[in-house]
Amino acid sequence: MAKFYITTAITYASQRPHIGNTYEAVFTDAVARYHKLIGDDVYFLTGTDEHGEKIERAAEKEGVSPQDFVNRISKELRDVWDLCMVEYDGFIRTSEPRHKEIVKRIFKKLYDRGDIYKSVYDGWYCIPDEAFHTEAQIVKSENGNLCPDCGRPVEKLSEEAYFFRLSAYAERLTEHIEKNPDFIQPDTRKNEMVNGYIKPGLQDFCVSRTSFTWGVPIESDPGHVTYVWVDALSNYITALGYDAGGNHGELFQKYWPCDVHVLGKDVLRFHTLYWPALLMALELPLPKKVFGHPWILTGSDKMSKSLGNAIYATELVEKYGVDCTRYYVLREMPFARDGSITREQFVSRCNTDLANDLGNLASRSITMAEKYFGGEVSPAEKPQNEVLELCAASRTRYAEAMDKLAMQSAVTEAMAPVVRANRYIDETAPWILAKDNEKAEELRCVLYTLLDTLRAASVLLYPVMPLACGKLRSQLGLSEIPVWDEPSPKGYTVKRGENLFPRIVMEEVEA
RNA sequence: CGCGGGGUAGAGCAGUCCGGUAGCUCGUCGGGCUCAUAACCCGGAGGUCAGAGGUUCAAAUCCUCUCCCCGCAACCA
Repeated sequence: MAKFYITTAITYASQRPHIGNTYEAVFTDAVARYHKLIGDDVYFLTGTDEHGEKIERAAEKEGVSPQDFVNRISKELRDVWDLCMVEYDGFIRTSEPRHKEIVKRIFKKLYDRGDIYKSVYDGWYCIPDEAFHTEAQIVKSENGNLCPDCGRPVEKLSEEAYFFRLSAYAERLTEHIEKNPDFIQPDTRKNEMVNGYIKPGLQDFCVSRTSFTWGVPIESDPGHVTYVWVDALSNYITALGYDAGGNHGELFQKYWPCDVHVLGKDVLRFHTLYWPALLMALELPLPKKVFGHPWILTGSDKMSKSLGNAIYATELVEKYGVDCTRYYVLREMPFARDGSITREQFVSRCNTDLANDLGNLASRSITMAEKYFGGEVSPAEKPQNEVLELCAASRTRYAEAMDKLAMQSAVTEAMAPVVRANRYIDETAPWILAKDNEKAEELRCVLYTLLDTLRAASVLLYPVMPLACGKLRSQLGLSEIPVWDEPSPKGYTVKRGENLFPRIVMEEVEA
């Protein structure tokens, strides 16, 4: 039994999570569930990033304290995770004392070692917004330099700040990335990191701010608070009980280094350059893999609140159920390229794969088992045929895909025997066999094949759709929670229940 | 010459590394079946593989150039 530590990025607690944020959590959950299924000792961490200027200002706008504000958002997020059956083992909030205390110590340790130093941060400041912007962010126009948020003029300002000596780690980072081809996934992203950032020369990054106060204070220098990087990234170790002094908690000793960090492609840079460098400075082993997943687009547009095209998981789950929602994002999102969601695509995918293929296969197989054998299907000998061979082959390919985090391929593999089994019914025509008493054993073998295919699918699809697969397994007379090496039973005692995946009729749902 | 991804049937994609009759899903048209959630199964139609040139017996695939779309461009949560 191997240990397996997997994380999502912590979600910034400034607004309610949309389907894009939820995708990351569901994806990670499915991988974690797969590893639990194969018997690994899994720890799945997720959480909320709760500091920073944006939150400070959002709270002020609402007239509440930043703490009250993030309490609400963080709770809202956990409700969404629960709704989507995201079964995490740990949840970290960066405003928790256990986290803030260790962040202070990490900062001090890095400062004492000389990895953090004090300097001056030059930036463009928007007075009405009270916000700093970088040279690259500001909008240049005939009227001078303008704020990218509000379009008003910005002024050049300098503030004292602390920096992390990232430049000192360039060589070690390059070496690590080259020696560990799986460290950054997908590969195309790796090239981006190396060619786009390391080769041109890494610059030290700013780890403190004085322009806001909602953050972890730097004790040796009042007025300074820790800026995002050291604070947020270190969640992956503070949540396990890392202690800068070396007296680490049990979880840390057991689970670090992380096996996979799952995060959006936009923050990949921080997790493949900043985070490893911070860990090197702390003399800790690096995570084994960092996976930058693609974005979910609404049709062909970027999903955003301001465009008004954001789709929320809560709405999808309420209308179509948790299984359809999880299935859609896991089946439809490619490995490396951005995927998309529209209501039409969603309904079509769920109806075709879940209602027509899987749900209908269960329905017709179980109904026939009841009709022809009163629900008891125990052949004298376990049949061997092409369909059951495909089940075994798919299982192997599914596992290979899962190991590579190729979720779309894994789900497709899991569904392959289901598609084959529907054809098998036509080939064997059980309703004809049923008319001939001498063919009873043959019929029993056909039905056993169908039921065993459903069982095999219920195992592979369990990480994707835990609720529906549990129900399917009940109908098959099996325990709701499967194990990976589950043997095919001698026979099945089935009982038909409600349709697992009712067809979605657009008009009804919209009405 | 900033970096990267992409342009293949009405739609969405695979195939490109390791050249050899262009494939999948949805849609569409026709047929079959009746166990099933008007589901399932079989077959047909539909593509000058962005364009031009080159290498080759043979190019979606290799080389060169051109056009178009989309991300990212440094302290953005």
